[in-house]
Amino acid sequence: MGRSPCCDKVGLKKGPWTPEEDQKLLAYIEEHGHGSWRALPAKAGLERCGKSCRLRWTNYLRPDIKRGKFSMQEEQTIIQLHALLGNRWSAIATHLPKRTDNEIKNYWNTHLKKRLDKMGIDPVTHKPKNDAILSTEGHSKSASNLSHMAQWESARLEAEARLVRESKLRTSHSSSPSLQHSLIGTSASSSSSSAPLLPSSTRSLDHAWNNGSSTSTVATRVSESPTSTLSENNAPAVMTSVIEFVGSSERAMVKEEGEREWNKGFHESSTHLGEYKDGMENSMPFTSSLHELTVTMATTWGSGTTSAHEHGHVSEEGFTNLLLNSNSDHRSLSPEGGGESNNNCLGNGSDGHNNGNDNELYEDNKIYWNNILNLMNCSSPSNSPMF
DNA sequence: AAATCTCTCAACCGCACCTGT
DNA sequence: CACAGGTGCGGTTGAGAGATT
Repeated sequence: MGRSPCCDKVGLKKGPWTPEEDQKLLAYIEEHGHGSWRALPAKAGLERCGKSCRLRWTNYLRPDIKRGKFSMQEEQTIIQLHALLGNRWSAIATHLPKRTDNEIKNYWNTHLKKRLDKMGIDPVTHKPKNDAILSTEGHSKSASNLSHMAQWESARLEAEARLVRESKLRTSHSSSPSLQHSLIGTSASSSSSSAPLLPSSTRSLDHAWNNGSSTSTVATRVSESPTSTLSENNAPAVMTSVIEFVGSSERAMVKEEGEREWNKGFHESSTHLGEYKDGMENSMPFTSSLHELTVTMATTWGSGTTSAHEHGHVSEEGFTNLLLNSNSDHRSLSPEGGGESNNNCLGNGSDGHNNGNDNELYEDNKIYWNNILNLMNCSSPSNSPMF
């Protein structure tokens, strides 16, 4: 028994919007807010279905949309977040101000995916294609650990994305009285008071973190989600650092000028990462939610809970140490130090099961995650009330 | 100059989730 | 608790623009 269509399709116009239609829609929303999308077309005098109106508004007419070419910074953001989140375009979009999920999705499909592919990086897993077998066999343990991190982080980001969406709505609510009606219609239902906004999934997540159990609601929720791209088997974020790989021109065989620029951008980004790292050490505790996340993760994973990490370093070192440890490998966080440096262990937590490749992998992963951390701290919408 | 191919991106579709009743 | 309506999300499509032959 299928759902009834969102609107009666008979007689409704489809296809490209005309300037007149845009004008009608804009005028109506500016004056009344969108309210119920389903009811909007009739009220606005449009022969469109509500869904079409919503799409036109969110992807094109909204005043806070930035159009045009993506900057290198934005490209990096997309790639790194894609590595972490998979095809969760809306979540990715929350970290790219003024870009729509549709635009990001299109840009990924038409540009970035091809570019990565061309460079020998699997755009799905974000790892070098020829490393596939290696990582599935040789690094299964570490992959499993980091995959778990990816799941948690993914869940957190998903929740944060909701927060961002809703807080954006609330912001524009207060700044744009004309949109009041619509905003009430869309967000008030989930935030009925002035208390910190905690969408259901966020609450679950919060609960999960606090419980310190990997079998929490959120973990279940995330892994069960049919749309989740971060299952144990395919979590892309666990893979070898894209940055390191991209930096290796011998392997990547980058020829095009644009790609060289791109690589340069990555390198610069890594340099900034080093600065960021230093800054962090000098100014701890920093206030980002990511930091809070890592602290929580450290508490969770380092406390000997049942978190299924009896194997590997994470449970011994904690995520915080993995990412932020400022021991002697500090220099390895600089681009030069990178993944190919001195096989110094991540720490004393080494259980002796590692070989040099493991260490390299961890270095790579550390840089990768640090870069994402950096990214999130720069672009994260904010003092998330998450934790 | 015309035909064909390739690329881009706005828009559509269907499914899943959320919320109110 | 179950159901139904509304909304959001991600995958896909197709028209138009630009590039190539």
